Amino acid sequence: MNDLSGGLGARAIAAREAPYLDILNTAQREAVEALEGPVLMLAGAGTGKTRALTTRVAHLINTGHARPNEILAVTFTNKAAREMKSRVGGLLGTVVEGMPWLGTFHGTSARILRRHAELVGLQPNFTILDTDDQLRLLKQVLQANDVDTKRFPARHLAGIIDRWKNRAWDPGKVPEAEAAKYDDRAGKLYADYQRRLRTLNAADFGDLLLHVLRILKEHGDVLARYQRWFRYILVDEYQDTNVAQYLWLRLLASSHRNVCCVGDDDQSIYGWRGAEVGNILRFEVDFPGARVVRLERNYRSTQHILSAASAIISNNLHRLGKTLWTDAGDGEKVRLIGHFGSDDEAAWVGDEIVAFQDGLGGRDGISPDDVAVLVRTTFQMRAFEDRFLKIGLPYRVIGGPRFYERMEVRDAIAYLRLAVSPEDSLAFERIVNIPRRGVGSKSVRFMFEVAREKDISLREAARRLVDDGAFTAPARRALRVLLGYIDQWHAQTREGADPHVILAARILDESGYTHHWQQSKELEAPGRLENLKELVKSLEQFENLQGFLDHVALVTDNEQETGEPRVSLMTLHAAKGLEFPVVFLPGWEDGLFPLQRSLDEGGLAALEEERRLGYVGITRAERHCFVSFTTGRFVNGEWRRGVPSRFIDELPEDDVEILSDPGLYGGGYAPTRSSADRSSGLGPDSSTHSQIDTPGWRRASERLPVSGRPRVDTSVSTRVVVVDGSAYKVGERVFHQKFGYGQVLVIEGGNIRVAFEKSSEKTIRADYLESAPPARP
DNA sequence: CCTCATATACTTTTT
DNA sequence: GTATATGAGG
Repeated sequence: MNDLSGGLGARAIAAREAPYLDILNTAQREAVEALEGPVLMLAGAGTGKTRALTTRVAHLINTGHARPNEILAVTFTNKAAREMKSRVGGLLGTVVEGMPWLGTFHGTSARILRRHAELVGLQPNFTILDTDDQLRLLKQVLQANDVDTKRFPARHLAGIIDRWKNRAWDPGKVPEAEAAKYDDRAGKLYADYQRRLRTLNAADFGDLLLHVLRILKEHGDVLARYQRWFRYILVDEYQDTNVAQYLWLRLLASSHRNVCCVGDDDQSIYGWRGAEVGNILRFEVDFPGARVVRLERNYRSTQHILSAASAIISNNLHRLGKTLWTDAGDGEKVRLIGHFGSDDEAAWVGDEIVAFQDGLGGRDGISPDDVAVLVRTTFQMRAFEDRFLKIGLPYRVIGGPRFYERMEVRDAIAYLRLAVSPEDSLAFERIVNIPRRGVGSKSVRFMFEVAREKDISLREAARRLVDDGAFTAPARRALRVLLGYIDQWHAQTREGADPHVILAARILDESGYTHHWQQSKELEAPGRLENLKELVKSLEQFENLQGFLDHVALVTDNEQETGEPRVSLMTLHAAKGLEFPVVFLPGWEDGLFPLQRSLDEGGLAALEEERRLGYVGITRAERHCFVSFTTGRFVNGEWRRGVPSRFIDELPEDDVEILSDPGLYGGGYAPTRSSADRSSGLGPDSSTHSQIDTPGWRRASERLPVSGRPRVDTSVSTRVVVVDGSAYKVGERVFHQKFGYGQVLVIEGGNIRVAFEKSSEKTIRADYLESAPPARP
């Protein structure tokens, strides 16, 4: 079994005193000390979940129940895994040489799969495809099936396949009722795609889990080994697990049932990605006799913030229910303010942050590090970035574009991938003509055809064609050289004669890639060379190229260099698990938050998920929480009016302080308050209170003219969609600004397929359409 | 074979 | 408004 130890030597740990237990509250302590048997820890926001979880790990090790490498701990994100690692280390005092089996579902799966790849028809050096590769491959599959990628985009197919994989459905195992929801070619395309993946010796994200699942199901001996090896299993964010992950866990835990799942149904925000809240709701059925521990004491936020969050979430019907409490005192109320556009909103947030920094308005000086701006969608970030840049406020975007996504880095990685797995056709395709080798699209297409026909890799196809004397002479010569190098590099990765860092540098040199940028006159060329250097240097942290490539494929978060304090800017999703003294929640407008698009897709369930997002947002705040909305904003270069979010209606008056002039809600005049006014205007304001007392938010927002936003009834009719009180029906005549008049063909949620009279058939979002009188004969 | 211009969609969230 | 994709022209 030593092959599972991840290089960690056996280590006998004698039971010692456990001082770390003393700082836990009763519930936490119960969850930590119940080491044997199934435990479900229902941990509300800010209730010390991570503390309980990490203490439990430390306790397992410290009491000699398990060695660090015998504990399987799975998290949802890399960030969480890192956090757990460092905190367990801190608790144990001694530096435990890591926990090899603490990681994300995907990372852990990849690790297991590398050991047993052959059982599912892969070689151990299989490539993990990132989203980009996946899309390119899907596009090829679509084209090979003569599907018009305009009408059936690769993204769409990716979404379907993803959904199916989340539920652990192999091709051919997709239930008919499910398959019927989509284009009837989807099933075959899925099967083709899987076939291609196998040919390419590649796995996508979903495959990592599914392949392991299949191995565990079909090979009892392998399953038994892992069951024996992983003596204790811990799962973080259990509410986020999908069916495939659930099955994966249940198999591994089924023998000893020493499984501890931690989660909060109120923070389930990944339903759209296949997460099944049902998993957490069903835990006691799956593991009879499970001990359920509720962590309800909140250590993070003050009372007003907690009450506001609780009030919002209480509108959800489907929840286990928890009552969070705190003795941190009332604190500040949640502040609510409206603006006239995203720029105003961003300007106001910027000013507030500066005021905080300077300790104005009776506030302590607060560092930008303590402030977060949490948005619903990424496009909202732009206004804030622009503004922060303008006023010189340092910020960091969490989850923004990543190092590994830069073009030159991806190119370089493609070369490394080819060295590790020469059959990686997607990598081959990427670099076959970079730097330019005179191999143009015509040659590439030729190779593709042969590869597909013979079901071989691109590199193999290229080799045969070169041998047969195909291509132009220069292309042939260049390809021969490239193919020779690939063989050579691959051999060298296996020999391991040179350290992988040296080898990588040589690959980039011999391929001519470094030279390509050295020669380039592009403005960014020096920067790109710099990035390549950084890339090679970062290889030092890994044991070998394979390890590095897995990391690149699986680790998508970018911890920014620390340094000067910065405001954090991120989506609500990215904020889960984080906390900040000051939190801004902009863009609370119906349509944006809750997001119309998700409502269109998911109806009432989606509305509840949006509400949970709001709950997550508010509960990130420790002391100051600001909610804001605008009366309109530019979307797609078009001005759109906005109505305060229905979630604003759900905020209890007692916990909210209104900073806006009442006029904003009636859609009337513009309040022109200077930023000085605003930052000092934190006290109660009688005129605004009368506003909320009498008409109420609901009526205020109902009064507002609603234009341009489809108010789709969530009971979801597919035949009628209502916009501004006007209904569209199939067959009706409509008007579009750009395409003119047309006839409604199909209605899919907020999208309408229209046959235009002077243009082609197009799917248009309902809010771009207007009703038109029937055409006169 | 590459660059430029035009058209078109696209804005949910991510391992 | 912006990013991407495709097609025409150099």
